[in-house]
Amino acid sequence: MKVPAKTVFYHIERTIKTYRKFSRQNFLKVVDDITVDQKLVLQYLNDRPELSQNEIAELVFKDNASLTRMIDLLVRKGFLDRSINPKDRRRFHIELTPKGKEILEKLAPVIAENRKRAFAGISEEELVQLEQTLNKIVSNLNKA
Amino acid sequence: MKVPAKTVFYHIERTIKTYRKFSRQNFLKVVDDITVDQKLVLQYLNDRPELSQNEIAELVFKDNASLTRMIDLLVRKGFLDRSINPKDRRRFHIELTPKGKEILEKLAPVIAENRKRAFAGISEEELVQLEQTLNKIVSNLNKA
DNA sequence: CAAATATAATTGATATATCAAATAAATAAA
DNA sequence: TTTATTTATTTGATATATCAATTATATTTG
Repeated sequence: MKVPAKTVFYHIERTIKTYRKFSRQNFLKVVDDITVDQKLVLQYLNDRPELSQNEIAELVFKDNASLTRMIDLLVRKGFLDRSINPKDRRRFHIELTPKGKEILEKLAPVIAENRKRAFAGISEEELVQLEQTLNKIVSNLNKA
Repeated sequence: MKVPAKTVFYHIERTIKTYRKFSRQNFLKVVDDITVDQKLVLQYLNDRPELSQNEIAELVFKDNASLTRMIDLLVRKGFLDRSINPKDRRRFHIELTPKGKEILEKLAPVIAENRKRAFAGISEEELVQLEQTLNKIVSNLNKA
């Protein structure tokens, strides 16, 4: 029997790209001027304001440099406020503006609906299995 | 029981990013000056030279605009030749240079090894299951 | 404490992502 | 066959990805 191994990453890539496009379109029905990744960064900053930019970057699988620029933009757009952190002047204190919090509220039901749509007809066991297989792959790759 | 649904895309994203980084590093041991995506485009152009840029773009989940720029760069780097296609002057005839073919040959064993590493200890059934679940998600999302 | 080292974030350069608009050539319709 | 429409690709603008180098502040060492 043939192993479909050569195309597994193709399927993973396709899934993530399809979901991004789907999310983006649904976001646009409710708000404009925000991307899926920007929303994710806002969400982390909202839920865990103690995180440094580097820590957030790691959580969203981005480079520090990218995070710096995303945060710049989110500040320019009025979603975030950035001020000096007196405890450690290398870091910043970053928090959501009311506009930032508002957009998260507007998007919350959209995200929930997106996930519901994505996983319709897929059992919990199947999702757990998916996650476990992905974790195996990641841990294989991290075994230097 | 808790559904881990809220983090499934996190895991998918993490897997693809981890694999990209892993591949990039292994590519660099053998060749330089080529990225994972550039290699993928070269591979398609090599295997199916009749494909248009738009068709390739779709296969690699990229925008036409991105493909144009990637191909420009691959031509500049000497991996591709681009000439006018007399059958349809809107399209181009694109083919690999000897240098382009050579780099694919050098990378072939690296790709094979990457996949072997990624899927070590994962059964065929499990990979088939992974693919099926991902396909369900994609088809859910495409159901307008 | 002063010097060396480490950490957090930024900047620069180049490539890619995304969307909209523009070209150019091919095909269909009047 | 002229006009309208479609198709293939490119270009422009802005944002993000990646890597290397830099800046500023903290921490560790001698």
